[in-house]
Amino acid sequence: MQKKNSATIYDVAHRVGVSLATVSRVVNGNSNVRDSTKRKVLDAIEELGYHPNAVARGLASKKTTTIGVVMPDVTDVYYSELARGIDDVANMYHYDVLLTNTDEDPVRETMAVNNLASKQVDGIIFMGNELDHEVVNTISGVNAPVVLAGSLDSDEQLPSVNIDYVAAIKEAVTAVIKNGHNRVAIVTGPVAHAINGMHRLVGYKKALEEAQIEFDDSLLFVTHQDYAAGLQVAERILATGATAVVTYDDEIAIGIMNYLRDHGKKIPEDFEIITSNDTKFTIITRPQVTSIGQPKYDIGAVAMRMLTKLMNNEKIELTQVKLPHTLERRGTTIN
Amino acid sequence: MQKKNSATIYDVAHRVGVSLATVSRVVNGNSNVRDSTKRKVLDAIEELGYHPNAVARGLASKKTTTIGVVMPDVTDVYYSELARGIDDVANMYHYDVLLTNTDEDPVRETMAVNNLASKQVDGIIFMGNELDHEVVNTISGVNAPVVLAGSLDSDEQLPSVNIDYVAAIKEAVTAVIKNGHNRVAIVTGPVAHAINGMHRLVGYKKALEEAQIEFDDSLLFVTHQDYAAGLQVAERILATGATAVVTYDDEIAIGIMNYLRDHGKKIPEDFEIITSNDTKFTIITRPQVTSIGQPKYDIGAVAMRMLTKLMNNEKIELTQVKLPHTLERRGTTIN
DNA sequence: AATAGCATTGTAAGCGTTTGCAATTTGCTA
DNA sequence: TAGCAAATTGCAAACGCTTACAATGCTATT
Repeated sequence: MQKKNSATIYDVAHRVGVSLATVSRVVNGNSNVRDSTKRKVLDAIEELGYHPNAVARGLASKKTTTIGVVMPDVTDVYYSELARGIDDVANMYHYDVLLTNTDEDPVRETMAVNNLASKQVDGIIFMGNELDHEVVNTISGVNAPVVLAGSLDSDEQLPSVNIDYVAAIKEAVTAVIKNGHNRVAIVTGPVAHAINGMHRLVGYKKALEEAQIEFDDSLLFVTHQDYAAGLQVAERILATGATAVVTYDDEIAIGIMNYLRDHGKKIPEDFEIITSNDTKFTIITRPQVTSIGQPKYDIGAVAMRMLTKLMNNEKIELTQVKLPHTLERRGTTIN
Repeated sequence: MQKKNSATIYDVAHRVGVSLATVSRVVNGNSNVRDSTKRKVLDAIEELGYHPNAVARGLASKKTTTIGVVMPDVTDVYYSELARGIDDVANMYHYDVLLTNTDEDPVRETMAVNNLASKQVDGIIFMGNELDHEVVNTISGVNAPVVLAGSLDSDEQLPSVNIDYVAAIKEAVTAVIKNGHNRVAIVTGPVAHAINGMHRLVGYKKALEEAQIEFDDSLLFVTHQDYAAGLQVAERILATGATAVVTYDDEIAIGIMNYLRDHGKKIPEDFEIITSNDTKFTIITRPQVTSIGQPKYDIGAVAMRMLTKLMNNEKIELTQVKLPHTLERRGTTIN
């Protein structure tokens, strides 16, 4: 049980008989301080159990060594993987992370961003599909660099790290088409969101086009992302005569799979499924779920790395980073 | 795009022609300010786009309205559920959350706590099984209240919120015993950790004792918590002749289940499985996994609520909270 | 109309650091 | 040993806000 009222920089300065400035310098490993005095200061710090007050530091230096992370939901395995990547490199660069859940609510998203700004964070990583004008506006108005992770604004003007969604979805769809399916359903989030309407759906259509299959919008399903949604949409998908589906969320995919199997369908013989996030969920089920492979951890890590550069005023060569994706072929597709 | 160099309280005061104190008062919704001046101040704030600088506020008031959360891994579904509960009630009380991952490494845990202290957080929620003396020491040395969530120190001196692990495990074990098993394996984490050695294992032994079954330590398995561990330990469990298992982690349980099924065992007819965390994992598999039901979100929420009281110097009647648990009977047990 | 007493507002001293600039030392050179 | 540049240090002003305490403005009472 250490003493409660912790020592200040003044105490150690006084103890050693030097000025505040000197102590500050050694604490910051800064500039040139004679070795002998540095040692004395260090000793005093040790003895007094001095710990710099980060708040005071922040006020004086205008740097908080804290970044903000705004995300839909920590509980979502996809985003939490990104968060982990972010956190690890944040720590690597000695930043702390202020975390905010928004549930994709634009109101809460703008509130979160504003709140982080008032907390004087040095930078922000933003995750969330719904980047409407309001949100983009407040983001660009903030006096700190922001980078999007696993997210896109429609104008693609904000720095971001993603995979190439149109290519990825196109590959997935093409894969099932090659396996002989010509009625393949797709389930995404609201088409109004850029990531859906301008990327996933585009990839889907490109694959169809390349296979000379006409787009049938009855095969497009929009749901929110959870297991129950998968269970529910499955029946409707079946009704369309589709024999394969590409989903944007693993829980949905598994919901579909379980529903179909419960209704006598054999997976993958009768019906193929490909999902997008490659979370742990896809591994623990039987059969395991074929998925687009995303470097989730890396998306977070790279985004954070990019943010450090931005915070450091370094020039960024490329602000729209696309990380490589794969197609993890598993049990819900023939091959 | 708002102006970059944001207005300060001084600007507002100057604009309206009042003192800093007055502006501060209206910003803090504080004490008595004449309605007319309040309105003028509010208008000026609006026009100038003034946002209080939380850092300066923190320095002056010695309150940061920020709490620290230290947890093993955001990516872990169990803990992220707790985190969500914490975050929600934190927001409800207008606290922000500084998140730190420790991977259960005591060194990182103490570093995290110290770091949070230097950031002047108003309180800390700590999660992690390994509460060794070092960690407990630095925790109690910190100048801010700390409460454990889903975690226990061996002396149970730190405020905490949990379920009654011994009762819960005892029920689970008893359940399979009642289903006719007399060789039931148990897999936990390191027995040196209080939560395992002093709770889970005790519950297990109590169940055996009540059923007059002798404890056989070859039925005790210690693993870390992931799917691969489950896959690996399954074979060893089988070798002991056990016909049922109670695990402390859902991924392990599913690993065991998948291994056994791949090796011709019928679940639950040939082998019963009960796990402990009742995460989404237990729902999406077929069969679904029987589990102890934990109010994970609530554990986090209640812990955070408790912390607000502590930060507010309110007296706490009960510091060792045990929330009710259930037994969610699903497909990996006969009933 | 004077005054007690409350409501409202202002003053100014912190809060614990950082940091530009000035002052002092030190080490060398000649 | 004087003289000068470089290396160390100290000074003191910020940083943007909170908050005792003091000062002033009111109201109502007599």
